[in-house]
Amino acid sequence: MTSIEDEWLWGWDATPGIVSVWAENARAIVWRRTADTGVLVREEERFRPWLLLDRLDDLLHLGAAVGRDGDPDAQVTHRELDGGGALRYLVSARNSQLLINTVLKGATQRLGRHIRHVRELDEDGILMLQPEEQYLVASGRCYFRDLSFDDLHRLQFDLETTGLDPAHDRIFMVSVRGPDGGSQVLEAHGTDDAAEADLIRRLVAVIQSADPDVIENHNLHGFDLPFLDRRARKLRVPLALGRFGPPGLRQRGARRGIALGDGDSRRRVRFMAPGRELIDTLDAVRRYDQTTRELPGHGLKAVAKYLGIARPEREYIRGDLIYHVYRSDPERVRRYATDDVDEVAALARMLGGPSFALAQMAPRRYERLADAGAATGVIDPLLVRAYLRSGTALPAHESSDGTPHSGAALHLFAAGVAHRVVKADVASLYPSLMRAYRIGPERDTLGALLSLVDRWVEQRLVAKAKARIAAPGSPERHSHEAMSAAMKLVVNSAYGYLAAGGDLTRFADVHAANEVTRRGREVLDLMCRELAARGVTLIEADTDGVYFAVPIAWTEADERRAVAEVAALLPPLVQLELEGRYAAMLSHEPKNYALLGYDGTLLLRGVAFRSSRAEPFGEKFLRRAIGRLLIDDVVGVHEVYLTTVSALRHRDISTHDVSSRVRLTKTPEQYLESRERRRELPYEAMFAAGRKSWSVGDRIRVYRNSAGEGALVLEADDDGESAQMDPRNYDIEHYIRLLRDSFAVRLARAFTQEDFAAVFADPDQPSLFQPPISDIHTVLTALPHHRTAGDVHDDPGDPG
DNA sequence: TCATACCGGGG
DNA sequence: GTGTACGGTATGA
Repeated sequence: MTSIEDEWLWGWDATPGIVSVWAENARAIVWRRTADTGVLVREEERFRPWLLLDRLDDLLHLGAAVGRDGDPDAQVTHRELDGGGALRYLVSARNSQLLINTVLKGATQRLGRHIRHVRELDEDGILMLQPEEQYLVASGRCYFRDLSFDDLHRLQFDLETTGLDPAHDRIFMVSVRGPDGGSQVLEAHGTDDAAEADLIRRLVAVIQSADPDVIENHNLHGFDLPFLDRRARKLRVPLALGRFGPPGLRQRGARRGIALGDGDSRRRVRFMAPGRELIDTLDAVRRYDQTTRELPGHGLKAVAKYLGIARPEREYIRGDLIYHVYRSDPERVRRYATDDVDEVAALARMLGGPSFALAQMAPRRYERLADAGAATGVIDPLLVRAYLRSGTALPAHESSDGTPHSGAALHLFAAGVAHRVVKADVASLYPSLMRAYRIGPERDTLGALLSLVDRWVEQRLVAKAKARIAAPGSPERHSHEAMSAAMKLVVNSAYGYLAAGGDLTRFADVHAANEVTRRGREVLDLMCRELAARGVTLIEADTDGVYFAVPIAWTEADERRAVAEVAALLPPLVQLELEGRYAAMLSHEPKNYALLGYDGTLLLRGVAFRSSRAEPFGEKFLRRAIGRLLIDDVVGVHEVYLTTVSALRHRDISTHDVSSRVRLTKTPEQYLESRERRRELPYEAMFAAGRKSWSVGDRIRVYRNSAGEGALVLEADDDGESAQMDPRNYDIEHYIRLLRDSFAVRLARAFTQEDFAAVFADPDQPSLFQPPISDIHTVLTALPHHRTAGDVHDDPGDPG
């Protein structure tokens, strides 16, 4: 009762419980866990290594040892696939050594130069997957069938080190959380090589004894594994973290891996431990934030806090102080390290679902799917499996014919303050257009991508429905939500797959991608026209959504009716929804606006309104002023301005609030070299504070003091004992100028030029000709030729 | 000033 | 034997 499309989606082999696969030559080692008993079994499977070629020429030198599939005398066999794709020959052999050597030898003869490696061959003429993927594609198996996330045996470990550089710094502590949820802290008994080596040995023993399927940490691949690998090599400790083979971590090339060795080689790698899956929660966080874009940062502490999984009494220690604190208060560092692994475990469960679910579909290892980009990392392997299952030849990669890729529409119709604002948008516009108009890659003769997108959309609805029925917090709920999120991920990546530049994806098709965006612009324009025809004032339209203001007499029902009417005019499958209602909006520039909700919440969007380096007093001013502005309290705006100026004058604002957070990007040596030519505030501030050494990347807070010199703000936990330094000796006039020229100008669109000048006039030089502030009202200005991303320039002229 | 190069994270 | 996120900031012409 399974169709071929089902097989494209899930594979076809029902073997349950696979938690890891390792393949070499013609042998795949498969670790499986039984859901109800938790028992782990290890199985050895034989499989026939295979690859795809565009020609058989390179096999002919074998003579009688090569033949069609089924030829009893042949060591290397081949089968011709259907269709016109370039990769028409499915070639296989008893073991991969024979297979590869045959091809390399043939290519060497054909090309007249020595070919040592498959990667030296024209990539359009061959497709050879990693051994595990060959096995999974050929067998139709996938990870985790009939398993839920909580069935996995997961272990988290976190290194505490004396610094970030494994060439000099040491591991002095490791916190470990086992599959049973219990945690322990391992410590070095001493500060020498022997003590650190002993610590690493104990860590390895703990991991071997816990025997987890999955090892997790935050930035595991970017910090802990490379650090551990380096220290273990240096100290000659065998790092036997896997379930198979000799000790030592294996490497795989990975774009987002680390650059190994001190050479400038481009090669970046990630580590592997055969039999276990090494999962970095940082990848899950990035994947999550890619769609939500709501996280304040991607660090463990920030994310855990934001997602509500940090204990209230959780221990925090600034990174560069950890070893320092350890020497005086080791117990505090033990708590800190334990909190880290607990948070990682919770975070992995909370955000790791999509990767877990992807591994139930795609023929790749779980750890690969966890760090893969969705287009090349997930969709491509699914398409390869679909074509092979159908016995159809795959097309070669095709580089673009030079057609430029055209993007989405972005219109700014009006700037200033609008009231009664509605946001209407289309969920998943691009995949909906692909489905509605059957826009797929031209070379996809099977129509596999569109078929998959259709099925993903269906399966997502199924998963969502099942998740709703399941008990909150239950493994079932987690599984269904994970599946739904995974489906959303692949659906939303289908367009990116088409549009992938270069020849990244096998079926990339700029023409199809451009057709999607063209339809998208058409839909957006239609939405705008039809909404405007119903009497609304358009403000901003971007890709798949529109902000508009409705007439004063409209009720919420009128708003919904207008959106519904327009929705009915859109193409099938394109669903327009009322996404949000707001009391008011300050439209500043494309993608830069403020929204005031009917519940009073103020939302600021875009660089103009939120930037990590902005001085806190300026941000606070902006929030307060915009809050008044959006209820048309211009007098209030004026007062906020005057209050802020006065607070600066009286030094009522703290030093911290006028300071700016910056990253040091030069070493002390580099700065000293350029210092004579150009003095830079942050470094001068470091020197002035008597700090002569720092590391590139360190973040500090600096401000300008009344002598016009850079000065440092010491933050509370720089030093356990002393309170925050707050001398309030900042350069008042400088910060008043900054207030007006950098912050107040962001309200300029809300006023006429004269009114803006009046509201933000220098309080010390009142003009006789100013209109009374109470007569001033905000404005919304229609932009005649609405401005798009390409032709946005500056704010209106300097008020003053 | 504008374009491009780089970063995010970890102790 | 991998992959083109994306939006901000730092830098160099």
